[in-house]
Amino acid sequence: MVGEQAHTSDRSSTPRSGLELTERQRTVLRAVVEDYVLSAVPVGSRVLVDRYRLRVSSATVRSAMAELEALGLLSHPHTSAGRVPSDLGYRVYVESLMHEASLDRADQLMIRHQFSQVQLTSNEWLRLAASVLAGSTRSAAVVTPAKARRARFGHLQLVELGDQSRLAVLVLADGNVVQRRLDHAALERLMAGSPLGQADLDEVAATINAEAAGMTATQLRRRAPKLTGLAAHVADVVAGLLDDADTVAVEEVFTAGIGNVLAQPEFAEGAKLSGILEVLQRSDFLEQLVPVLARRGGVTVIIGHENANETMHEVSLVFAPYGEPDRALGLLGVLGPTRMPYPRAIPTVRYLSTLMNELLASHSGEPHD
Amino acid sequence: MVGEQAHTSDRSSTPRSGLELTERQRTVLRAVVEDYVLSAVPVGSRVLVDRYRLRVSSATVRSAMAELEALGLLSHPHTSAGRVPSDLGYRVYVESLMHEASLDRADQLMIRHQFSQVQLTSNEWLRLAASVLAGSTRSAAVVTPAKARRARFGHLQLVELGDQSRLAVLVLADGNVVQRRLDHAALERLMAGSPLGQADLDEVAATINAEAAGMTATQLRRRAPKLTGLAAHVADVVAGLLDDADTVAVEEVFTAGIGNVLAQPEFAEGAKLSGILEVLQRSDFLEQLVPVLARRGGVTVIIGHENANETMHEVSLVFAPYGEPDRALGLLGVLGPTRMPYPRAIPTVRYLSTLMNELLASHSGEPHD
DNA sequence: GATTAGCACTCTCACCCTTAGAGTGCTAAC
DNA sequence: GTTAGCACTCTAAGGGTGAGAGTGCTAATC
Repeated sequence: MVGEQAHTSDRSSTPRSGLELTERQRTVLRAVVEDYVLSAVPVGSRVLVDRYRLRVSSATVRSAMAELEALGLLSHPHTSAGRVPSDLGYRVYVESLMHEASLDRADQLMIRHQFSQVQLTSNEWLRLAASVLAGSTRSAAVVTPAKARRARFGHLQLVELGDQSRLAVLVLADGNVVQRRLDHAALERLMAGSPLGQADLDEVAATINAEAAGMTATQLRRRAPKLTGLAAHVADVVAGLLDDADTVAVEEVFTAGIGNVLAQPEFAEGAKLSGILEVLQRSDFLEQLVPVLARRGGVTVIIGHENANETMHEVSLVFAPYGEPDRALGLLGVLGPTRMPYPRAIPTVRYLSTLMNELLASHSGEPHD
Repeated sequence: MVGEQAHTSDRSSTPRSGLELTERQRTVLRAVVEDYVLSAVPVGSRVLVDRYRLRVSSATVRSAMAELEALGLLSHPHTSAGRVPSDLGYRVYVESLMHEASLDRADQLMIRHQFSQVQLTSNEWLRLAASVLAGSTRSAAVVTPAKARRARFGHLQLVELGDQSRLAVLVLADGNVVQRRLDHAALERLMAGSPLGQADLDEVAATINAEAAGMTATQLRRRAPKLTGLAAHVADVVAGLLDDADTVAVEEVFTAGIGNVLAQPEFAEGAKLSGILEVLQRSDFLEQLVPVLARRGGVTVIIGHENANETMHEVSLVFAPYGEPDRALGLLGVLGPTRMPYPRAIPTVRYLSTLMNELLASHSGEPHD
């Protein structure tokens, strides 16, 4: 029973080679993890024997615990407290001890039902996904939109809004929509006084649509100078839009269930979480995660100190990518204390990522409904 | 010096009529509030005399404090602690004691600079506004997008994406963009087998654009049956989009700086905030606030128990609407402990609401840049 | 040889007590 | 009306204690 690749961590901290546990050690470690996840209280040998009907005495369990501690899988808050799993202990648990079932049929249906309930736009999918994840795992959920690693031109529309205001609406090849207002002064200059109507705008849009299909920002920039004045200007604006689309904007990260995590005893002192929220919201943290997850595929679990970012050393992430590497790629998962219900979180994240895949596929054209 | 209307609360809790404070009481109340806001520690008579150079003895201050307590403006955590302002005390402070300046010229410029920095889309404005508010007031900020109370048709575009997938992209009259995928099966049926190309889509879009300009969902629904099969179907979809746009979706609330609030001693036990976050994110709390704020105009301060929602009894809100009542209306403001730096928060919120007004105006056509 | 009972040991937690200090309210004097 | 003085109250912090949980070790047992 080798650890599933899909669960190995960010860092190369697969359990040290040759880490072979006896059956008893495995049983004890599993019991410690599961009890601690439920109770949040360090678990002692006596409790373990009683609660899990181990057919041995507490002394035996104690010696097994001592061995596990020597291996670095358990730790000791202080002499007379029970044992607590270490990050490595959780890691071993996740990779080879956990009974991982796929998500309950009933849960699956419930989730699917919520998604089919309403005619949702893609952003609402994301929000719903975050909310479902958070609710189902009682952790904080994070969902980023599925975006192409390199945004590609799909279809451009220029719209006259007010007298002086024109909007460029760009549908990307991956189906996302971005928009930007055109600079009035620049247009004036290019038109050299003659009025600019919707018909003119349509013509420019048609020109660019014909030229730019499927292009990236760079490609479009190279092409732009070959167009006439007005079209060239607009092409440049559009290239800027493609650029923007290439950076995962913070605004587009959907979170839910932060309250769930706040309610955990680990974060009773609210200040602890505040730094974590900062990292999650402000930095390029998630963006850096995308390629890692994409390469790995499937569900990735990052436990406590395995996380490269020090602020995240007290939390675990269970994340998966969704979408297709070469088209549109997004990210979803949950964040909670290392004392996380992995056997629940992992299948849920996995199921949601496949579900989002389906939605994405049906959204972008495969005959699938 | 009568309380500014703009600051009166949600409930009709203007300070009880005939509440006339002596000059000394006013001085003491002001000092207590300002000291407590800074220190978060109940403030005693001695400290007050020293720190604020009152030219009287602590005994005098004590008697003034006792009077203020009898009036319900101060309270007493316990016998030998100092005084703490009550919600009503803050209310009086905000309405008639506070030295409210408009925002520093320097701060104004700094904020304005951030907005002019980049070519932003409207959603990025919102995110930026939230982030600026949060940073400037060290509280949590909330910004909702400016939306018409009744969404109106602006311009429709139908785009062919994949073989089987068509997207309806609707620019609303207020400049927002919404989108929805067209149901493939329904189109098939309507076309009765003949293929449907981009040209056909453009034609349908043109028809609807000609018919539907400026319409609400209801008006469009009334018109739809008069159109031909395909156009009627699309018009119906578009009406649905307008409906959707009428409900402030949760996804569209931008928050920032939750960490700031978590760091406040009031919320040292993180669990307290979790309920508040729930309310803010999940319910129609903000939506109910919109008409209230719109009617009032300007900055509205809601302090602790003045809030109708019980969960919010330990926090204060400083909010303002932005946009125009009949066109697009949004909401922005900050949330913090009742011990909030009102003299900072109020001008900041006010300034940001006027700034967003400007941006909105320039966005939708007035020659303003 | 693995398992277990027994036991001494350690450490935390809850409790109580005590004390210092902050702050009050009252009263009498100014 | 203001102030000094003082008795009083209450909290917060420190220290001591005992109960209890849990350990690790050792010697006996299966």
